[in-house]
Parts: sequence; structure tokens; C-alpha cells
Amino acid sequence: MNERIVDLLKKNHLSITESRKKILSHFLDANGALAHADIEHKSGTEFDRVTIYRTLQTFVEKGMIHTIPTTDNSVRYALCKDECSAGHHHDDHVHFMCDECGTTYCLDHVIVPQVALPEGFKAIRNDLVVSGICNKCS
Amino acid sequence: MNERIVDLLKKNHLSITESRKKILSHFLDANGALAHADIEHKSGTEFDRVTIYRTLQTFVEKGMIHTIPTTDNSVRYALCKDECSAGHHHDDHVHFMCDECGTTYCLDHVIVPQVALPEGFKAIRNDLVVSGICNKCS
DNA sequence: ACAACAATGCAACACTGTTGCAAAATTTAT
DNA sequence: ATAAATTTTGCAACAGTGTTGCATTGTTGT
Repeated sequence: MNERIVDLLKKNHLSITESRKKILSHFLDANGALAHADIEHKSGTEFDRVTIYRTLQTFVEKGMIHTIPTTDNSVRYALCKDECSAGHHHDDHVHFMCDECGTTYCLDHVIVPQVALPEGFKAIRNDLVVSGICNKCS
Repeated sequence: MNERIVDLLKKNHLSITESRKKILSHFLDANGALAHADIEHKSGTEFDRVTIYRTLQTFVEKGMIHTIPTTDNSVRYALCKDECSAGHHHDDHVHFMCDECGTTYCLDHVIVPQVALPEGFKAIRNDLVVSGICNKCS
């Protein structure tokens, strides 16, 4: 497990530090997406708030995680699957937010259908956020 | 114009106040979605920040405006078209964010195709956020 | 015009996110 | 293995965002 984490960091030319290993492991453990606050709670006082912010920023820049659009004002992050991190990043994402438990799932294998836009609009990225009841709450 | 605003407020059983009329007119004037900060800048020091927050909250509760999910952490609001405010609110929204000018458009007439979800997931609401270049920037 | 009610402004607060800089840890080269 | 170079971290300070309680003001219905 620790192997995989170190490999991921090395692959992205990042120094191997305690905070990065721990934060990355939180993402691997979580079945859903995480907000900054979630990581802060999971980590306790182990790391500074700023470190978490900077680590998340770094991970996003390296394409290891991505942000998820939400209807409320919370910013959530989810691990990118291999297709993302391999540079061959696809620009379509489907996410599912459970109204009951609040968990956010990253549905990588669901395909976003292209929609017809008005004249002059050029689509580059499609983010579909589906809300409802997840498989654990139904 | 003022007629229409007063009617809208009356229809939703809200008191007719200066702040509500002004904020509502900002939405009618704007071709795109507005963030709280936009309204604050447009209004200057005319109203208190808190009043704007509470007014937006009220409008959302009454179904006059709706929030738009964004990839960054900004919360934006857009006017609901007649279908929304008439109570017969449809739960699918398509929004377009221009990477160039940042304007957010509410594309009410674009239909969101239903996607196939994994077993046990029940979709209630679909929010599609398309990013790219808008008709003014292309 | 008046009473009942609703909305506003103010102050205070908690949370979120960013920046600069010195100290500590990691990596690279010797 | 050790030292230099680089990167990352923690701290402090700050700006922005959003919420709540309460007294004051404005709006509504009679």
C-alpha cells in the first residue's frame, strides 16, 4: 500500500513527505470525494492547514486529483483514475452526490453524452453532477 | 419593467422592498449568472452585505433563482425561467461557463440526456456544467 | 393611521483560502 | 556518508465569505 503511494508521488516528480503520503492515503481509503475540511479532521493536528491546502493544490496541478463542481459552496476533490494521471486526461466527468448521506462518488465509467449547444458555443469540458440516492442509502 | 419586478415579488408573497427590487433587476439585466460579490459591487454601499445574502437565500427558497455548480469555489445564481417559478420546476439544468470571459449562461432549452448509473443509484437531479468558449468570445 | 409583522443594518463571529518568510526536511551531488 | 542546493513545512498575518442575534426601521393589512 505504502509502495503504491510512494510510486505515485515519484511518478509525478514530488518529494516524498509525510503529509503527502498521509493525504494521498486518505484519498485511497475514501470511497468518495473529500473536502479540505474532511482531510483536516482526519489528520487532526498532524499537519498545518496551509500544508493541506498546498498539498491539494499540488495534487491538482499534477493531475492526481481533480475538483468536483457542487451546488453548495463546498470544494471537493477526488482521485483521478489511471486514464487521468497518465496525461491522457479525458475532459468529461460524472459525479454523484447522495442527498441522504452526502457522499460524492466519482463515476469514471459513465459516459457523458454530448449535448447540442446554441450557435457559437464550443464545448471543451463536460461536468455532469447527478444528485439523488446512492446504492448504500437506497 | 418595475411592474414585472413587483409582480414577481407579489407572486412569491414577499414584501416589496428597495433591496429586493434592485437585486432582482440586476438579475433581469444580466445576461449571465451572478455571484454574491457581483451584486455587492453593482449595488455599492447601498445595501448591507448581510441583506444581499438574506435576499439571495429568500429568492432561492422561493424558487425565483437557483444556484449553479461550478468547478472553482464560487457560488453563482441565475434567474429561473417561467417553468421553474411556476412550481412545475424541472430538475435538470445545463449551464455554460466561458473559459475566456468567465460568464456563466443558463441554457434552459438544452435537454440533459439521462445517463445510465450503476446498480442502486437513483438520479433525482441532473446538473450539467459545460465549459468552453461562448458565442461572444469565439 | 395604527398595530402586527417582516426586513434591514450593525456588530460580532466562524470558516475558508492565500501569501511571505524563516525553519526544517528532502533531494542531489560530492 | 556528508554537505550543499532545493523543496516543503509551519507560523503569523491577512482578505474574503457566509452566518447569527438583536435593536431599529420599513412594509402590510385592517
